[in-house]
Amino acid sequence: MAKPGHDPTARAAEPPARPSAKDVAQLAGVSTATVSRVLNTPDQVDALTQRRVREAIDKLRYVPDGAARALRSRRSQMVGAVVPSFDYALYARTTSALQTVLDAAGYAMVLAEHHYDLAQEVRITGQLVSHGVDAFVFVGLYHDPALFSLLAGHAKPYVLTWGVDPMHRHPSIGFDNRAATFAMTQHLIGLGHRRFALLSAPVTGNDRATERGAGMRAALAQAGLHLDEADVRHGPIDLRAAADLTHELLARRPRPTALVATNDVFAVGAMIACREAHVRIPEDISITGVDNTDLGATQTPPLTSIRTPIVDVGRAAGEQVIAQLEGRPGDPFRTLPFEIVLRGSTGPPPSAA
Amino acid sequence: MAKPGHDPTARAAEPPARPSAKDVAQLAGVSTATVSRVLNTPDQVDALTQRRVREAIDKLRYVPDGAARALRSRRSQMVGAVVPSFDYALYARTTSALQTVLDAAGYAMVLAEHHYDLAQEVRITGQLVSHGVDAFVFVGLYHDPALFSLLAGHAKPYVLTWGVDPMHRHPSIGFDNRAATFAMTQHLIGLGHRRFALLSAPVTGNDRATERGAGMRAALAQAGLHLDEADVRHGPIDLRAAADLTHELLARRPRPTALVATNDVFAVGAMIACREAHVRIPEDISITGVDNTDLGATQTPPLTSIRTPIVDVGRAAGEQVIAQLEGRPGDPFRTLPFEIVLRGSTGPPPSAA
DNA sequence: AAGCCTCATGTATTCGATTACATGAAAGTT
DNA sequence: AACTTTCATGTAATCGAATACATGAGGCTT
Repeated sequence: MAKPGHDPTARAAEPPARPSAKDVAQLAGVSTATVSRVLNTPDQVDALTQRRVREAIDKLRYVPDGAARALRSRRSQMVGAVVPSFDYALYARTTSALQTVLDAAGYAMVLAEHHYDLAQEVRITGQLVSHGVDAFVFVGLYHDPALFSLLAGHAKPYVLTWGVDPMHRHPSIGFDNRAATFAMTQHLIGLGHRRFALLSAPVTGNDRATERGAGMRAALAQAGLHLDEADVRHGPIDLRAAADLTHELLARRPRPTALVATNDVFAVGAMIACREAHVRIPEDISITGVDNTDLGATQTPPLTSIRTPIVDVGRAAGEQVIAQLEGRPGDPFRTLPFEIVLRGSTGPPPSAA
Repeated sequence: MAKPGHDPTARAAEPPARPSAKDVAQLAGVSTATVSRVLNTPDQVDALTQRRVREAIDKLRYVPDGAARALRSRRSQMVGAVVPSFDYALYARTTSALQTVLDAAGYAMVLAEHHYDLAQEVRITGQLVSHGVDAFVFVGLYHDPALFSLLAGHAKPYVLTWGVDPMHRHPSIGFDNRAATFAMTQHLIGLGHRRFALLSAPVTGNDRATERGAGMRAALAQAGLHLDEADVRHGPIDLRAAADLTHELLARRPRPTALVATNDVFAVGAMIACREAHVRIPEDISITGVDNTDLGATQTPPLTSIRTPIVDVGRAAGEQVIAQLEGRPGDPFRTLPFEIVLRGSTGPPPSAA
């Protein structure tokens, strides 16, 4: 009868040993099934029994074993957030909002970065799947097809964020990246600018950058203007890299009078280059960003940018993914509003040479 | 013989159904035990058998079930990172480095914020424990005693970061927060400053803020100077809040000529206030930060700050926690170096009135 | 050549909670 | 009063992989 590890004479020496549902059941004088029901479907249990069980739970400081629960019930109460990078503070803020929503609903958030590598994204997602993650939140609309087949193969719900799938094939919550730079470029055209430059992240696999570039080009086209590819630079999201690329753009003749950056980091990198080259902002050149970060807002002059609804995106994504997990409908396609924030980095172009 | 769900006639209609070790075993003509051994202790398996099994794994695209593995082996291969907040970009960078190390070693990172609330920290950690997380990384040295008893009760390894426990009671990897502001303050004293002000995060439960404040006071005391409590302000890590508090400090008479902020966000908030109040930096007042963020480095004038080894801290913490999990020794107490970065926001005080 | 060890592998139990099914008591129906 | 629901609870199978133990083949010792 004395199984190894359950030898009663050794009991005193045993470490506190995490209590199991069996211990709780014993103390409360019920079966483990009832303990489980108290935790998961309380209305199926008599109020009095319920109290006895809860007291036993408190007394033993019982916490159900997540692995056992996950194994049997086929759900782990974990949601994976897969983002390109934390280095860009904005993803961190979306993620933060997401985590708050998930936590409140009893889900844990598992986080991973893929460093803008869509193959890596698939690999990491696979890892999370094998860890039992129930559902996913991704950034952006562009992904490796293998990602979607992986998700479908394991029947994992997911939401894409920071953009809305125009075809409505994938649940997605975000804003219109193209419209944002479109509006910004229109504003610059309205100020009188005709010579534009574009500073952007690499567009391959990055729909945000792609759409933001496209929005600018569309606004220019509408005004009968053309963007020369020689006035476009792509680079990593990094201040120094952006500054170096900007020096190349500043060397163009005639010099662009408006520089549209696809996010605030590029825009501030451009401002650094202008300071280095003694090009005045906004007298000589106007600079605009996207995402309205503190980084941009505190520059001298402060950066004109676009307030993107990143916190709301995170919150809505969390709600959506929970709705899917719990079988509620929810609204899988939401386009949230953005807003241009005009500040000192933009103005009319230098009066014609 | 035909168990429900295994009815052979229904097989064709079944969804792809995630393959289990049993399927792999069958295909490779071995037992599930051998499949498990191929994955976990390959040297116990004949090379030829191993190849057969690996081929079956690839063919079926078998991925072991994390929950089952966790249940049986008592380890989930998940590490929890519990940070105060993502809004302060620096924690995100440490976390990013941590995640990279963990990922490379096959661990997943589960992330949670506690918003500077140590009771919340305990609660969240408990949630992660119940999700089966194997080990933890925390930020800071100050924690609720309940946190440590929780960790001890479940025998979970952990590392504290962003500071080193002077008593060596808890594994910790970081740098000397007190020495950082000590050195910075000495520098300001050397420039001739005598009237100081301090802008800090609330110190309760925050050892980084506490130590950074203490370092400044120690340097002043050594120089025979005293910091009046009326020249100290505490507030949330937020640019606007810091600016508002700075206005109060700027109204003091005689006005402080040096403002030490316990991090770059406070320092930049102070710069904003100075701009609003037309107080010149550094002619009228010198301002210093800590953590050397892009935010500070790109201000006009650029912020003097301290480059803290946050990325190395994340990496080292990851290595340490993995070492503990895998029973290797590692070095549980590491103090990494910081470095003062002098920039334009500091200078001699205005010549005596 | 008998005996022993090592290596590769299979058999069967186990981890802890969930849940389909069974049971019995109480309440409602006609 | 016999019959059917409903409700509260217990019994026992189950999820998928890890692993203690058992087994048998081949090699080595003397």
